[in-house]
Amino acid sequence: MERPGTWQAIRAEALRRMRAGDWPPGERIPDEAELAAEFGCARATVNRALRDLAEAGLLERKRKGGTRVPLTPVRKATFEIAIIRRDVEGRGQRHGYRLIEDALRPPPEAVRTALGWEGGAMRHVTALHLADDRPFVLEDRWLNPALVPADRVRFETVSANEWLVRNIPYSSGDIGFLARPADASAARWLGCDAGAALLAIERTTRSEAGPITFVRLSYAPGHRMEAML
Amino acid sequence: MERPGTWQAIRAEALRRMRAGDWPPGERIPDEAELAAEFGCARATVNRALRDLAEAGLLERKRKGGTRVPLTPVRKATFEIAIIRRDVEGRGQRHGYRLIEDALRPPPEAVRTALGWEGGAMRHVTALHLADDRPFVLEDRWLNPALVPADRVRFETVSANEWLVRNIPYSSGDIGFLARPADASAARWLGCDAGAALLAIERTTRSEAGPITFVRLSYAPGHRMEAML
DNA sequence: TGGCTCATTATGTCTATACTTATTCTCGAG
DNA sequence: CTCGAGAATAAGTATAGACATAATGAGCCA
Repeated sequence: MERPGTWQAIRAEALRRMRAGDWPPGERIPDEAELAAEFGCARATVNRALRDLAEAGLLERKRKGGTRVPLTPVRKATFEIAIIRRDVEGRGQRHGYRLIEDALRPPPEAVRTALGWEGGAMRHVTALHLADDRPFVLEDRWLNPALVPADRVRFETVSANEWLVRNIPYSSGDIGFLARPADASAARWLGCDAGAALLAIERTTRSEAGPITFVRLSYAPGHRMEAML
Repeated sequence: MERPGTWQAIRAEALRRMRAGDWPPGERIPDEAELAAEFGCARATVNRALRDLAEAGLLERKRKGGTRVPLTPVRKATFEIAIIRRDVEGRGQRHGYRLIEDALRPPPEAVRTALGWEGGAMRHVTALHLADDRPFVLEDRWLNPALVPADRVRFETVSANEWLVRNIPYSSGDIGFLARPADASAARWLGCDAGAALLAIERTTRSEAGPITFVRLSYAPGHRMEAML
């Protein structure tokens, strides 16, 4: 347990009151000044605790309106998105990598719209990541050839996944999860039947210099992503 | 843009320096006192900005060790987990609900282990959620009959999803994402072919009084969950 | 009634200061 | 040369006070 008077202790007590029904859903709770007086601490400490709960979706706070327990809380689940090699190694397995294709191709319409790509051909890189020699995830990536030219950046030994994180870090983008049936190519590389249900992550990455990449990571059947609540 | 001297402005400037390469991956950045002097603000303000970046996985901070830019940042993607009705309504569609089954059954082994269930039969509730009269998600739930007795709590009109959020809020649990092929039942209710790839969320919920529920939400084919980076 | 302004209010944020704590570094003993 | 005690360091946190800001609501005027 935390020592009393710390913001963690106040957060825990607030949570307890919500669970116990002292602060029922929909109700407004005492304001920061009152709670600070009750707990015998500074208002900033109460603010820290309640702000933390609000960020997790467990409280709703509005200036002047006060703080209330939401009727239907919108909880937040967070995934840790590491590079694939670290993901595999974090499971205590050996990471393997195999480049399948690296060629210039006209991107499909879905990729064009997702990235807002106006130009012609993009660099299409396909690769397989292995965990203890078994297929783990299929990486299907479209790269802006102006930002990642094929004659200067090679992906034979280092995956595009890893290269991008190291060299074009901290860019913005979207991320989405979906399920898709394995097509012939995915089935072949992942060693499953065509049509098998695959968990996939699609991500677009942009910088100020323009679109960087669209990638779809298709995990081998049975893969499960754990999130923290 | 933020006015200078605010913690958001400092966070933005720190991000800019990382992107620009002023603070390259692996490097240690100036400590809080130095940055506070540079930006002409209090150390607490710098702390707020850097703590925020660290929470997002964009910085690594250690006492005495200082703050450094991670070599391979572990970014965090967060999903908003709302109750299904709100999810549907948030898309501007009409939410529909239909109870399929509500019966006492011995739970399958996977459910027993996920919940740590020692007893016999559990309450098995299956229901379909609709968006504009089209199948949206199939809810397959196992409930602790001691905590949610069938003779007192009915799910004909209010989904278990919603009832639980309102009545047993703020409990702890795990959440995981996976892809699974539609079985005969799922195919029938979701109106898709058997074997179709479904995005599913599995969640276990526990309270101090014991396990509450295990639920698997299987989304209709094509569903995509967007996360925020 | 409708809409405008202005005071009120609770949260949001910043400051200066102090103390705490985890971690690293150093230096001396064995 | 290794190990362990203790010093040094940078982040973590708490505090009192102040001001900023976004809602709300009251009162006024048309």
